[in-house]
Amino acid sequence: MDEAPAGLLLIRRIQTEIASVPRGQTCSYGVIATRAGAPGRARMVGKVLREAPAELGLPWHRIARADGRLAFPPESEAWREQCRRLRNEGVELRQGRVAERYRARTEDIDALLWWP
DNA sequence: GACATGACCGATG
DNA sequence: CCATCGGCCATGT
Repeated sequence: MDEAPAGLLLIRRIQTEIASVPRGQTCSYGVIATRAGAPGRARMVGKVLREAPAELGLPWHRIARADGRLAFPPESEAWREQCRRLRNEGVELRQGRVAERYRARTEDIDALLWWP
């Protein structure tokens, strides 16, 4: 029988949420998961990012851990690239952490920074 | 089916 | 700040 699209649908929603993070802002895996309708499933967001085809052009660099640290090993190539892209958008990094004001902490800040 | 491993997270000591 | 733990769940051995 046909595969249940439940999983695919969630992947689509997660990709959509990631794509909606505005330039100059970052969002955590957990918040993305919650906004995609899957609270508690932050790891799924990591998986989606890892497997997302580059053609989608997702702003993967705008996703960081809840505490502001990047998910890649410090000083690794990917880590450096993410830092570079973030700084390029004006996001400040301090001690390898995204400064507070550039993190979307709560789940209900839509009206503030998202869809204008 | 058990067990380990992730681009994770929050609570607790 | 650090360490541990349970929660989450797709994937691979």
